[in-house]
Amino acid sequence: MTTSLRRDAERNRRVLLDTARELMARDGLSVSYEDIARAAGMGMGTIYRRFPDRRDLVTALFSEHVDTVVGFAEEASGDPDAFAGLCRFLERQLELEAANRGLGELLRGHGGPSELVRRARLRMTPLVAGLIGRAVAAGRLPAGVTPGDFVAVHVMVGSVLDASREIAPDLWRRALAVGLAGLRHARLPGDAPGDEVVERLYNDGK
Amino acid sequence: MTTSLRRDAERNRRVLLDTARELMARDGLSVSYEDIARAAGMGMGTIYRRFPDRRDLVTALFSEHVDTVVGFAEEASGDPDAFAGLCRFLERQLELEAANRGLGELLRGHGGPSELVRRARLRMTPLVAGLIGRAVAAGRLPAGVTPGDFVAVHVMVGSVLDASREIAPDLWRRALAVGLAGLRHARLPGDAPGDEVVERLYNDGK
DNA sequence: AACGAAGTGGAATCTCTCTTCAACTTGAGA
DNA sequence: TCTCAAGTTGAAGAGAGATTCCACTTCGTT
Repeated sequence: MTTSLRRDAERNRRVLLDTARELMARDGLSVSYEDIARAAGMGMGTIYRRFPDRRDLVTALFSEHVDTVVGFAEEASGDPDAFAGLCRFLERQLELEAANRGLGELLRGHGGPSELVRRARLRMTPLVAGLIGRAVAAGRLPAGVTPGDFVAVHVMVGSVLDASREIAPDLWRRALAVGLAGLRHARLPGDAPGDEVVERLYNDGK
Repeated sequence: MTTSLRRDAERNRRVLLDTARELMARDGLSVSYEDIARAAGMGMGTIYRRFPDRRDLVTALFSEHVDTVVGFAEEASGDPDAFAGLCRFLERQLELEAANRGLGELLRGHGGPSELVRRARLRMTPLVAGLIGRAVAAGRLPAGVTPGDFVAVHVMVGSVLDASREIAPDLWRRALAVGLAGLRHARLPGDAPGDEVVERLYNDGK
């Protein structure tokens, strides 16, 4: 097995992960390695040895959270009221993001594309599409709404969350209410965002 | 008068402004001074001598645009249909932002607070408040909507614009439709964003 | 209790952009 | 034309992270 760190190294790895988790939850994904190392009481060499690529660190830290979000989508799929499921899904996801800045950045693509998240979306998109289909059939959403529009609402609400988290940590709920009500009631102009566009929306335009 | 640059310096200043205007419209406010200087065919010293503070450059470049936006607000105020005026106001503003990335960043506070924009908002906020009041009175908006909620919608739509401008330059119109319909139909939870929060929303959380 | 592989610390280096400045050029008044 | 204040240039300095690297320490095996 590849897993056979020396006992002290394993302990350090854990401390490092715990420290990084905490810092990234509070300050976002791009905390400097130096800050993490200092907070963990180690040298920079240690963190670079263990996670030469930042993405490995992020993946190690957040894969559970991401699975949780996928779980939300699955639960939502089981909701008899599809539109309510959709709302609840976005709400729960944003609650996590509100509590964890790094997770929000990860899910909404700040800090670059992530394979972890890409795969999660691959699992969630069909679920969301199914929910939207059911909601449309039930007359709770206008025809023409696509998963891409949900992504747009997620990004929109996320931008309010990012801008107000320090000073009004619940304001995103207002934005979410606006976004969801808008989806229900808007006459959507133009073409629905295609896959490539959704990819961009979720990667901060990059 | 303070204005008495040597003729060559005056010419250079104009070239510099034109070049910077073009680059900032395309790439945003934070183009490096080096890029501007190179594109203008000058040394970096020249641009630093003329605009030691980037904000002076930005103000010189965008004050007309900002006045235009204030003009939009004034025109909107004159609209007999207050809600339509509000919609049109946001739409026109975003049209400008779509055509000019730097302007969008300026108006939505990426790249730091700007005195120019702060003053413009001081003039626009009462106009928007008046429009909202009339729209509420006309039953086109629910009571409880505040200028801060409009700011939030602006920020929300702007985030979609920023993320999709390169690949789907009209997608923001969809987001705008969602935002405006949402404002009309949402039951807004929590407290309306206060002045300090609006300031944050418009300054990218900083 | 000694050895070597694994692990660690943190100064040095790299990179990137912002900013300064001393030497050089030019415009325009005398 | 001559002079010099004003203007220009771009290399060098400063700052902030990111990343490397090697002398030194520690673990765990024999």
